[in-house]
Amino acid sequence: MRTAKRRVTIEDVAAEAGVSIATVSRVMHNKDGVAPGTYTRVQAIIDQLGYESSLVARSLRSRRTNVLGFSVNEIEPYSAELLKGAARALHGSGYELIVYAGGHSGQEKAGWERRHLSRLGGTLTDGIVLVTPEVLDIDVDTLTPVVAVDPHVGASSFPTVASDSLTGAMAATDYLISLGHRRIGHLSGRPDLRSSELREQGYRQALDAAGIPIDPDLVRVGGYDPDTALGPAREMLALPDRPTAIFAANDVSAIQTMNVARELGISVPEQLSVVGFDNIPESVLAEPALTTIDHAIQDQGFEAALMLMRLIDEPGTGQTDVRLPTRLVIRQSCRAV
Amino acid sequence: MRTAKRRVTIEDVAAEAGVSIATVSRVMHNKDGVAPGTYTRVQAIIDQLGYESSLVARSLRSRRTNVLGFSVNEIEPYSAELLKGAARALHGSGYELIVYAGGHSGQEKAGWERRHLSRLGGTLTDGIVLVTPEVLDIDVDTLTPVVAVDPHVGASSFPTVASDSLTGAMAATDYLISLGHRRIGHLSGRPDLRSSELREQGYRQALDAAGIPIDPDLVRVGGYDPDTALGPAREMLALPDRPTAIFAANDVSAIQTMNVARELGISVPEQLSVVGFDNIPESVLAEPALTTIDHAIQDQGFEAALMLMRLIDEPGTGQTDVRLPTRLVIRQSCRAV
DNA sequence: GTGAAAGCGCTAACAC
DNA sequence: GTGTTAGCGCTTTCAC
Repeated sequence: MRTAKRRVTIEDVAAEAGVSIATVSRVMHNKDGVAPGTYTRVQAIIDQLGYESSLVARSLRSRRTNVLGFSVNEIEPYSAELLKGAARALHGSGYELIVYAGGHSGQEKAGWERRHLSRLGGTLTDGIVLVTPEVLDIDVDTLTPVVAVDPHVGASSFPTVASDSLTGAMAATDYLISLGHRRIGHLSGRPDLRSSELREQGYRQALDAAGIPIDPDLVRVGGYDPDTALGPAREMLALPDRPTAIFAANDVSAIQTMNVARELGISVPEQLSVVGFDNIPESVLAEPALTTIDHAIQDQGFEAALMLMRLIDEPGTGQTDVRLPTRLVIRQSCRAV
Repeated sequence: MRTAKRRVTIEDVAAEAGVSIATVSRVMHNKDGVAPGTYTRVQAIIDQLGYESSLVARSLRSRRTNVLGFSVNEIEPYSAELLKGAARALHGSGYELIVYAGGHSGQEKAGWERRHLSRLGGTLTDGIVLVTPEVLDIDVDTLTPVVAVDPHVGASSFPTVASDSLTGAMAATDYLISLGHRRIGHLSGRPDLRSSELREQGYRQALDAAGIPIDPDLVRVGGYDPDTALGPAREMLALPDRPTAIFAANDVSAIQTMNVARELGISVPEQLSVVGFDNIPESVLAEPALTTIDHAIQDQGFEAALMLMRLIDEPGTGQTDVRLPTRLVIRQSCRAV
């Protein structure tokens, strides 16, 4: 009967059962080579003391932990969605999930991906899903299996999961064209990110294909952020010959566009059609007049977790990049004015 | 120049710099007692090799890790909301966040709280936020600081954070009464959970106070779950003298109620007012006719993280239980019929 | 100022 | 069958 304020260790169990720690370890892992009598006795003590092996100690010693790591810079709506999807994938797989969210801001922010990978890699988790839009110039060989989600920039050395930005953007623009719109604006994302580039490219290709010339006034950098999107959205809607439809590179800039429209007394969708890429349910559902390119964020998390488990089980599996299909979601139809 | 497929360890740095691992450790932690020249040289090697100390090894050796643990049974909308709130609290605090989601189902499910606590407690994290609606008969003394969120059952030995179910339920019922309703039904939660009990109690108290007798036919166990709520919701709405308003113990049963109403051709809110407790944005936003008792789930996560940090810094702080206020959210007004 | 060495709690050889 | 022991990568006395 311990009373000390320490966690109960394998040694406590061993002492109590009158065996060595090795035997306790064997019992814990159902290894054979333990006499039935001993097994029962040790198991009883384990139950009685409520002993659980320390994940930390165990993972330091042995390669396998049966834990999948999720490394995110911060927990925000996007990563939270990914996590829900990943949780679905892990259900019944025998793996547990550890999410590591480093509180990085400012200077420290740069290179958090590498930091996380170093701090977790090789121990604690059997593999890591890395959620980052940034460049990935990390030496892959030295570390655990890694799957990158949403790597907006460049070609990474890891297998990746992302949505098909190009096709999605084309679908969005095609839809607006099909409604009869001709003056279609685009509020783009961050120019340094690949996803933004692809979405703008999809927009341009769709217009080209329809034979609609592109008005440079109608393509502005929104920056993926509510604050940076506000100005460009205002400029576009204040144009003498303002667009009748806008395709925004993500949901927050789409919502910001609608706010500006409201501000200017332009009604959506009657006088302005807005389509946004991305789909954080809580932000998008709040605007029923918004048409969206559903990004299937949860599916990205699901797919990434699945891919990682495969990678752990068969390390041979080569580089795979998955681009998940997008889906156009119309809730209030918005004919051209 | 290493080429092996191992993570770079403190030993690699020491060898490269021609010092002992102790010195490297000192440099890592900005401890003094290191000659400036040595310091610079070692730091250079650290940067060059991209060395980061292993969280696992470190936490095994030393008490403090500057990591807060979040232990959840599964990542679903509710816990995801909590996490977002917690992330907000950790912002700029110097703490990082580790979420541990054990994939528990069936038999294993029982007692996962204890398992998690044992596996993480004392190592890896400096404290744990435990998210569970179940009973907490865990010996608190042996473990790390713990804050329990949403402990629906009984009095726990930990400080807890939850929303004020009683007051919220009264507000919901009062609101319906103020609309002129007299036949107000209640779809309750799981009878074994304290939150459910409190919400029903709030409902009863509000009716009592208004001098409205309680019709036993109008109080049914919904079980907090879409599947279990379906039947009771149908029964209530199929009653010859059906209620004109329903207070549901959580959002999913509220939404299920609306589905049943739709099925029976009863329009909400014109012919039936529905108020639901809880507030998972994505489920609730999808039903603009639903009035809700906003639960402030993110705030619960925020508060729990804050409380835990305080507990870590001043272990003396005694038992504190926080009940967060709720808020009535009306989006489409629903007068009594 | 720096290094050697003792563990943290555990697993996996290897002995007996 | 069971125990002994050598580490996993790190922090931290304690010598020098």
